[in-house]
Amino acid sequence: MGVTKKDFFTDKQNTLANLFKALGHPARIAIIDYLLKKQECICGDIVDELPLAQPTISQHLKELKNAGLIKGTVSGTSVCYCIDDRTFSKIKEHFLLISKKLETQQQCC
Amino acid sequence: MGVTKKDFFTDKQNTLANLFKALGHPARIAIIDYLLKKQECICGDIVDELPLAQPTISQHLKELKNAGLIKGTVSGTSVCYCIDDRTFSKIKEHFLLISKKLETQQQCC
DNA sequence: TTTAAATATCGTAATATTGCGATATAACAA
DNA sequence: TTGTTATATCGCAATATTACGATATTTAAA
Repeated sequence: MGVTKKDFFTDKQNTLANLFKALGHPARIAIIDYLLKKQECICGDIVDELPLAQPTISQHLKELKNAGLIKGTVSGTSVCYCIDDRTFSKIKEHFLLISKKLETQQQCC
Repeated sequence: MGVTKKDFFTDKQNTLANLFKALGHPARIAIIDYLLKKQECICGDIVDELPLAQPTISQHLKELKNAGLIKGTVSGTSVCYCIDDRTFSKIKEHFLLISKKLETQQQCC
């Protein structure tokens, strides 16, 4: 069908899946990399950086923003984007917890 | 087009994107959750746990395995799956590095 | 050897994503 | 007001993902 049975899963599972889905494209990883290096950017900066058209970049930025991974504030005719550190902090905590759980397990295979 | 321009991006960016894409589905998050709780499982365990048909679960397990997030070893007529802790460790380090970078930045928006 | 089980693969339908040209929108400048 | 700049949205084509029934494969049991 191609339709995900979201209703069955917990809110936390759906939220995490949405975050990872947003990170699941190399262009969006590259945008995050750029923001980590430059601290902030406008859409045009990424258009100059990546081999993708302006509407495509705008769409990727929108997905990152919808997922809560970046924030954008209008500044004149352009929009200033930067990383939302709170979301990345939550993801970090998630993987720290997983690592802690894995420490108490031995690998089966 | 729907085709990703993978060639432009770095190997690291593509690898990370693939990992996150594999984690970008609630069923696969649920499978990881299950493995964290039970340590190991066979395909049938997940079929009993989630409201998805056996071929669908098998496909999700395959994607997690291809991404390197889980390992599977044949054991008689079934396959024993467990988390590949090395991959999760790398992801954890990735987010720890991001957090460290973000500490030295102030939020722009 | 036949049967049962567990899983994988194939084929396909429904849906989602990706990318971009064309165009809309919004703020500033001349 | 008119033009310019920066971004967003629309609409569409190409491709990818999701889900599952049917079936193949593989191993163990009877």
